[in-house]
Amino acid sequence: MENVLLVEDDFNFGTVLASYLELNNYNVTHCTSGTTGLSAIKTKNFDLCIFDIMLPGMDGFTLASEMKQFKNEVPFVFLTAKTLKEDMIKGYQLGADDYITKPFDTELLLLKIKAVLQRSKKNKATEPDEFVFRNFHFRHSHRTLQHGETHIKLSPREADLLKQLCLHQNDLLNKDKALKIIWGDNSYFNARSMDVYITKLRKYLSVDKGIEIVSVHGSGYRFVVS
Amino acid sequence: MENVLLVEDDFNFGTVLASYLELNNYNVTHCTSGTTGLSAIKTKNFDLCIFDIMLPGMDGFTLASEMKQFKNEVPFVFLTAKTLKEDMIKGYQLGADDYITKPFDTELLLLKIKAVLQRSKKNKATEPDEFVFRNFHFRHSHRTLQHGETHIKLSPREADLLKQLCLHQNDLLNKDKALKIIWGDNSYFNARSMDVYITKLRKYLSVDKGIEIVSVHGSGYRFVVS
DNA sequence: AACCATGTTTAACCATACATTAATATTTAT
DNA sequence: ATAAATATTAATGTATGGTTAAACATGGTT
Repeated sequence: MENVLLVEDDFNFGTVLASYLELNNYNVTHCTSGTTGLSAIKTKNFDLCIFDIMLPGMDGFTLASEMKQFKNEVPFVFLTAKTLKEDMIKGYQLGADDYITKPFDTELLLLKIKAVLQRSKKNKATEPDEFVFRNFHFRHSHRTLQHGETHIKLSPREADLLKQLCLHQNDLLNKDKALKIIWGDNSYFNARSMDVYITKLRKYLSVDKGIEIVSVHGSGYRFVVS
Repeated sequence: MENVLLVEDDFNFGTVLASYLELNNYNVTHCTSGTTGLSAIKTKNFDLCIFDIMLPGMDGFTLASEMKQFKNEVPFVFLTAKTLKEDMIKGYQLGADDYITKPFDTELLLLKIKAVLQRSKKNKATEPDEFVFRNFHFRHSHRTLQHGETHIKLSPREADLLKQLCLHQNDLLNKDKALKIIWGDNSYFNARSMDVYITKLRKYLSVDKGIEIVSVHGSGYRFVVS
């Protein structure tokens, strides 16, 4: 069942719409403010987000662009009473998959949702869980890093960071992006935390001279496997 | 440039729309019947199809479902005067990414097209990131400059400046323009700073006599690669 | 409740990278 | 010949990263 996030401040309308979507086999999380919506996005993986635009705390546009910082691939649509062309343009420019104006036809809404989900499924490359590089064998879900006979157990953070590095093997892992994906935001202390974990990973990987976590000053790290 | 197929039987409207899309950097193939549209699909790879519904030979719905038989992944939208809800439903059920009714706003059409293309493809970066000249291999995002076995790490400013030079290879890099792009403004001190970075780059590149950063007094630099 | 194991964050200290500015030398245009 | 523009090298201050250890949090066990 698909997870749908609905951020709509009109409580009554929101619950009605949510239960209508539930009836049609979607798993709906309903938030009534931009800020709660954003934290929901940070804690759960949604297949689609539906944003109202006028919201308390953080408006829908801001919410969408915030989300894109760390969940770039999640499709989203705006569902709003704002019918101004400028707003629609802004919405699409933010990368929205649709911009639906109230009042709307519920049946059509369902179809549009389905269309967006179908499209995103078509080109969703599921992230790998296992990575093999040189003599190492890393399983993210098991949080194990195997090297020859030695089995290392990784902590959640270690595993998440190593996964991000692996996903960008020999390419740049942007520090900001990684922080947003793993920690949720790129605050100073989280950045320092990341430094600590880089050190830990470097220690684990140091047995093999053909592997290096090279720092790219000011932008991130490069996981170099020769 | 993205390839777009437009199947629209109204010749005048179709050509106007096609040239409008061309103007906006799409490569448009215009067909005026369902059957010619289908054979176009068979011979060329399109990134997006725009189908009218009422067409001679084969209507847009049939065309879409025919296409899906062998090009399931190509996104398509309907662009039609048929505003009946039943038609919209049928369109979406066929897997359309959007259903746009005439008359429509051209600016919005462009945005919708962009949204669909973005979703279906990973948007390609416009500016190149890698440059190869003579024996050098420069990657801007990695900030690495490789020459044979020697790997040089560049600072952000060095990398930005070298990129600008590469983008204007054997041509003039306007000093003012580069300053504005890299430093944000062309103040006196930034210009001095740029001098310093030119010196640094010259040092890196000095191993190869076939490369030169020639200053063009009063206007900028020429990155000469022989 | 006190204890321990594990994981994460914060703190402290140090090293390095970076951009800018300054000081000085050289080239170019007129 | 002179002023302006450009080159080169060095000095400075700041931002960022690396490492280690201590503090804090969490959850399980006795």
